[in-house]
Amino acid sequence: MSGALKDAAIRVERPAKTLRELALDKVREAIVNGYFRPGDRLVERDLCAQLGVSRTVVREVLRHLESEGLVANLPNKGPIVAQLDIEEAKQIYEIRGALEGMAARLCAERGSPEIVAALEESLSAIRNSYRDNDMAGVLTNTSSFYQTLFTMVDRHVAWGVVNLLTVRINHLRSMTIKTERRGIEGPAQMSKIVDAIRRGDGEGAQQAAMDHVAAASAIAEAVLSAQKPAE
Amino acid sequence: MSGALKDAAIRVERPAKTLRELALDKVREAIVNGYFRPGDRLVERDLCAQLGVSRTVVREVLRHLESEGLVANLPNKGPIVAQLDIEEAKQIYEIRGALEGMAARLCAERGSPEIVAALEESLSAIRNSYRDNDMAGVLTNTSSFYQTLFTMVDRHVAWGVVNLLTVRINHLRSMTIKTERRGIEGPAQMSKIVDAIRRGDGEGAQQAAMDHVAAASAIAEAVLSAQKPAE
DNA sequence: AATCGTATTATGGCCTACCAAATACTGTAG
DNA sequence: CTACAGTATTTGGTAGGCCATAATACGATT
Repeated sequence: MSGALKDAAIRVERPAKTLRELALDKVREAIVNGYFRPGDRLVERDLCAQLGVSRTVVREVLRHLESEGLVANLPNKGPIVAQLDIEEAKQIYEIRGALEGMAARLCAERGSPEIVAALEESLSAIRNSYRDNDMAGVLTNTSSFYQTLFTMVDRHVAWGVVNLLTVRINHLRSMTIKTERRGIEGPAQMSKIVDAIRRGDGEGAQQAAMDHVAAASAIAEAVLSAQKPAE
Repeated sequence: MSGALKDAAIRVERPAKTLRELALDKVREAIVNGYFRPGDRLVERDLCAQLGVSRTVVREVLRHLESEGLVANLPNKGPIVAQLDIEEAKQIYEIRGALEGMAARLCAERGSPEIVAALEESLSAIRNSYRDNDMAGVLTNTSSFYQTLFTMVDRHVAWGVVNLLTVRINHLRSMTIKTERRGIEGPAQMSKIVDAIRRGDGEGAQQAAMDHVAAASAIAEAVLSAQKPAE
């Protein structure tokens, strides 16, 4: 977060990731992309074996994921992959709407052409990913679209919050984007955001961003309630 | 966060807090109320001695606080108490404005008299605390005012986010409320929120909530920039 | 005396091993 | 078939040790 930015150019890029961080990423990955399913128990010693690290590391990783909301800890029973209920998911989408709306408004009010250019680049990357049926790419590029929205107006904290919340609904995201017509409507809605920003229309940008999230939320709700009874 | 709410009434309030949780609260407390100052190093083995727990527990606690943003981890140097720069504080206030504004609007749109009653109770508690010069009470009751705002419309996730962010600026909060005239203006602004909610004026409630946070932010900024050069 | 290596220390990162207590499982006696 | 005792599993927590790195102190060399 903080630090001397001017040194960044010369600083040797050391991948000095600690074992802990590597393990954290691995487990988070495993949860996010469904290798561990919601409700699965995460037995410490099993994880040790699978990751090839000690309990110390595994425990710290579990603690971290717990505070991220990705794992829940049943007292005396141990950690499980957090289930996300429909109510919580809706709230997360709502928060994203509020924050992304705020960011979009700020972008519009700044009125800088670079922002528009950067957003359009992300947007066309999304369209390409849809065309190539590259769903992982859609997710990545959608993230970078929103990251641009936040970081271009220096809202790193808000971006962090959105990011944190997003991992919890990640598998929902990957289901919503596969929905019929989402490949058309999604980019169209995002395009409206960009248009409003280009016009310098803060109110419109905010509304467009909120609409986009609301649409995603509606799809997610439909997907979730259609799938819950099946299990 | 999740869990069977209907059992909550009967469940015996077990203090079955794990040692880890106790230690976590202690250290967080210590940071929030200034026993550990920003920039202070948090040496694992020292903390073990002070808390009377093992390194495992201390490390898990540090990890947790790190993900809360209260502790920063310098590579190869270890954890320190996070410094909050003015820019970050402003962003936190801004996010609170967005979320509390959202909650206020929802409260207004719901139009339930119980909400108004609960808010007024908190508000008068705040006034009493100010009158008695009980600053800790002001903080507590202000928190519960906002908690009401969020939980009366079942926005537990958003409340969690606000709470998480708030601990990071806690000492700022305790400085802003001591400011001249804050004892008058603060409650007056919050009263406007309640009034708008009573009228069912969503837009007004949102605006009033955002104004209140904005005022706090302005004071915090003044306090911070007045204090930074002094150090 | 200034500088350049070299020990020492402090500390984090990581590991193994151990114990106690709670929980889940299992097999047997009545 | 049930009740109960015993056993395995697993978490929560402790103890202590090893290694790598960074900083500091110290000594040697020019």
